Amino acid sequence: MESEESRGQSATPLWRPGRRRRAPAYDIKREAVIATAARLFQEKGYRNTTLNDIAAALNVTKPTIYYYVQNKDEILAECRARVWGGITKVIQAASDSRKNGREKVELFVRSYAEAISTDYGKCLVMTVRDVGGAEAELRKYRQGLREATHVLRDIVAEGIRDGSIAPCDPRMAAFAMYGALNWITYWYDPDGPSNPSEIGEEFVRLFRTGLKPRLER
Amino acid sequence: MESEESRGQSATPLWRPGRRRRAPAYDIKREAVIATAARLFQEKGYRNTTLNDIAAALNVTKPTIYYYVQNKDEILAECRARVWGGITKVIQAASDSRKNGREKVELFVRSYAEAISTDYGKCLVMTVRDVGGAEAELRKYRQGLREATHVLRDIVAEGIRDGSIAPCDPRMAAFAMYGALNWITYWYDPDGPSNPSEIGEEFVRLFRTGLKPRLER
DNA sequence: GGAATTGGACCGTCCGGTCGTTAGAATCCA
DNA sequence: TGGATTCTAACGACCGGACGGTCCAATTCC
Repeated sequence: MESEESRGQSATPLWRPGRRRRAPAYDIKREAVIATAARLFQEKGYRNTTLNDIAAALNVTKPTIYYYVQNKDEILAECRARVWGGITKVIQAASDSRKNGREKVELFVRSYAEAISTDYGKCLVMTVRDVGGAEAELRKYRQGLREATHVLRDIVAEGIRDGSIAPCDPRMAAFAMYGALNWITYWYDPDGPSNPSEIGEEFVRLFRTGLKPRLER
Repeated sequence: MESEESRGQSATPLWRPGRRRRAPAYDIKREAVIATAARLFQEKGYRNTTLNDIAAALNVTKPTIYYYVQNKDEILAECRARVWGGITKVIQAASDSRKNGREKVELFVRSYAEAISTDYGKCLVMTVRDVGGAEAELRKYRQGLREATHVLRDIVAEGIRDGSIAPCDPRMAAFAMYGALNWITYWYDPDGPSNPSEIGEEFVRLFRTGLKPRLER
């Protein structure tokens, strides 16, 4: 199989390159497989969701899944990749922007809240703790989340230096905010009363001024 | 076999009942099984930890585990029960105390941080999301955590009424703080630089006054 | 008509759980 | 006191079911 493919790519193409061999619905169907799997993973966990579950939810049988995907791990990898793109953008945007530290933090909070509030986000947070998928992949995402916390910590520290944030332990502040954000995946319900942007906004307010009433005017 | 036993129980007991031979190490060993399992569950997840893993960590074989425990689910149940006691005490203490709303919140944060920072705590948080153990048990603890959030929300609302907390959305504030607390289980390392009580203290400070510098004196 | 799709049946493995057995310590009794 | 008895604690081997994954034939559709 491997040699066939590489031969096809190099000298005498067994299959003409430009010739579309798959129906246009292929990509859509593949996407449906991944989206459905993400929903189930997020509801029941990776290990507790069988390929038959996914197939049943799509009204097909297991071999059909395998027509669109190599194996179960690949499905999870796709789910994670989908949310990870959003998260790296959040990190980039927050750290590159020309703002003071506190504004960067608030941008981070707002946009992370939106990025994580999806089935893919729930899926990532869930499977990064409990094992899921290949070991190397898992480590990559664990490392990724850790780096996200570090970025948050660093922009908190920046805010302390530039005076926009009151002196505190940047590491703890980052952990607290990051935890609040990731925990959204445990309770957020798309059909519930508040949407991700409102959640982010309310979190920003809390982290900015705290619970205690301010006397200042 | 049955008739022998019933005969033995009724008229002339062939074996005196109640004559329990002592097994002093039994309880200790059972505890070791549960503690070891908790450590492994917390590291690798419930489903990803096999009974052979637990046995190997104790230098015994699988049937030995079954000498101390009915089945795998029971181990998880024991782990959860061990942390749940602490959590209910936190809830009780926080809501019953004669303090204003904000002080109650701060008590909750401090003591919850300590209660959750154990292998058992990590185990609970981990397995309450992904499935683990009997379905009914799982629902019970999910419900329990939800109630904990509600208590937190209610004492925030109380604080708003008594003026110790600035007006805000109590539900969101509760979710944020509760998330920060539960997320401790994702990153806390007993060998790390800060202990649970310091973590709780720093969280309290953040939630009380927020990041923004206060001008008031 | 041939490639794109799909399903029925099947395989191998892993894992929770069980069975029968046993070494040896503790206890009992002649 | 020493042999017979009984119980603890542990193990090796095995079972059955679930689940990821595969084969191949059937079917559908451009």
